[in-house]
Amino acid sequence: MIEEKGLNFIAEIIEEDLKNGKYKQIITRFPPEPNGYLHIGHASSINLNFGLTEKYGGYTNLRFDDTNPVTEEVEYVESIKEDVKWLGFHWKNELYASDYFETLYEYAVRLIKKGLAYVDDSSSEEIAALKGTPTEPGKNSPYRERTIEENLDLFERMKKGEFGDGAKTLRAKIDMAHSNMLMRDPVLYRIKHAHHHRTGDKWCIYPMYDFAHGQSDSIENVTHSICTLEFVPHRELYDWLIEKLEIYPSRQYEFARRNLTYTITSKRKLLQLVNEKHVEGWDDPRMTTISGMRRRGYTPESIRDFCTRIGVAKRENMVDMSLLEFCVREHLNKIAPRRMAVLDPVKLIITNYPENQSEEVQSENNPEEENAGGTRTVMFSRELWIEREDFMEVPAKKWFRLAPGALVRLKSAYIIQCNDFKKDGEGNIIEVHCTYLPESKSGNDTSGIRAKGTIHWVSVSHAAKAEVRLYDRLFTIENPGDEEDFTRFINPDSLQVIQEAYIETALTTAKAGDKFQFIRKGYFAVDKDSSPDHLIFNRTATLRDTWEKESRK
RNA sequence: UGGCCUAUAGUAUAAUGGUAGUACAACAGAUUUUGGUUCUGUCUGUCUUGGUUCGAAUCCAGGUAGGCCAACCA
Repeated sequence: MIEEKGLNFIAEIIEEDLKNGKYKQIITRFPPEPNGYLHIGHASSINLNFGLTEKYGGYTNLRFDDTNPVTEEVEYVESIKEDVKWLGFHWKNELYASDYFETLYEYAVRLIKKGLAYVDDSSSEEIAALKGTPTEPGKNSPYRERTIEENLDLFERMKKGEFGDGAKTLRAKIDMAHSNMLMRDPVLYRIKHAHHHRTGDKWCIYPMYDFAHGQSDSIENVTHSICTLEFVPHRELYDWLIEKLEIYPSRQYEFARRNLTYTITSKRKLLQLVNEKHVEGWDDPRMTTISGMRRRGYTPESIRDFCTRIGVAKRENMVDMSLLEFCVREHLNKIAPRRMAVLDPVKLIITNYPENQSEEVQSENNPEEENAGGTRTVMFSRELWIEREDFMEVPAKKWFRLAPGALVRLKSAYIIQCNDFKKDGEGNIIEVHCTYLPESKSGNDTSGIRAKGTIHWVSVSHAAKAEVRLYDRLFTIENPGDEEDFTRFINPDSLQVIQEAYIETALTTAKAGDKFQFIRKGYFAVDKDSSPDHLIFNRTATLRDTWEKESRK
């Protein structure tokens, strides 16, 4: 596991706050907007927010930032809850910004009464035009100097639904020449006659992010409100609103969102992949959504380990996908039972093994566990399926699998020697003929012979069939998120379906979510659509393959 | 070109004024009934120029590079 020392900068701030008595306990929140599924980037934020309160004492709320009814749906709320739970975290309270609409409205009235907010009749175009640019100051709205009474009256009528969408907004009265664009009289409330997933049609005015998020933090007494770097400029407004409203002073801290190579972590772009059917859905195993990774066979432990390893900082970053793969392999190596499956079969005939005979061999379930996790029985017979790539008519350098004359160990069974092979009219190998050494049986080997290579196999007469889906990275370039038309870089080979692979008997009772290592082929998980009649395995990750590297030389 | 944020091996992250470390990746070797796992070793780094200091990755100033900000999105 990872070393304890070397706190990230947020943990340092918290330790300092705790040490000097600023807080007795810390409260954080994970604040997703329910407008999409959670992805690996969110996992990082979840791991941070929940991890901090687990470590330092306190709690974390799950708060849905549901202030824009147009894009938010109950389906997303449900998926988010499921994903957070699956990752293994427990929130103290399930909350919604929409729970605070009444309070938020009162806060707005409070601001108006202080002369710090006004109703603006300008259109969004007019507001944008008067906003100025980063290098030029903005200009005051012609409605900026309305009286408090008039503002109060207008705001109440906005709430009552007297005006159409976009006709008016409530704006904070700060400074149109401020160097921070967000302080140039930001919009606090807008009119949207839209149905909200929780409040229904009760409201037709909705608070903007800046007038909901910090206030919700404050209402919940959140001590450390952790968000990503793009919200740094918002912090000034966050603090301004808390100060003027005279409410509990939550503090915002920002860290850099994590970027991963060969994938995208933008809800908008993920949604596009779903809508344009480049993938099967939000939980397509090629998606780096939490639900996609779950379906792919990732474990929550491996995702949490990954998040902890990549850490927290404020600089731009691009994390190597190989680290994620390392984390999942490391965990699966410890927990996944070993099984044999042949994905691209070629028939192997043991010419000196009696026809119609079969026997049981014992194979270890997991050499990484104490006592090898026990053994299982595998049926052995005269005809076996082996992997096409495990035979070479003309062996390469350093090749130590099957080739004419070569000796090889059949995993958990006998040593065999290749004597012959058959080809079809097109030159494809269709049969490999071998003889076996009867005294070389695993666990009982008196042959004194050592075979350099070991290959996996499945008995033809005992094999079951299964569909196997081989997944590869979804994109062909490291940073598809940088590309305007990122769909052009979708990997055409990101999914390869094997309709009929041969699997050993022990695999036939596998249920959705079960994880295995197919010896020498990789880690596989049973798909949610799998059934006893039609088993489906998803490849989670390949094994490290040093031969593949060697062969490329 | 105004404001803000950031800069340590290929990648990510430590070192909090005192020996630049860890992980992944890469490479080499040992072990292995998975070319897996495990073990050993190797390679590669403080953006730049000054300043403060006995001593600077760390503090200060200038420069350079990258990022963010002009939705009635979050």
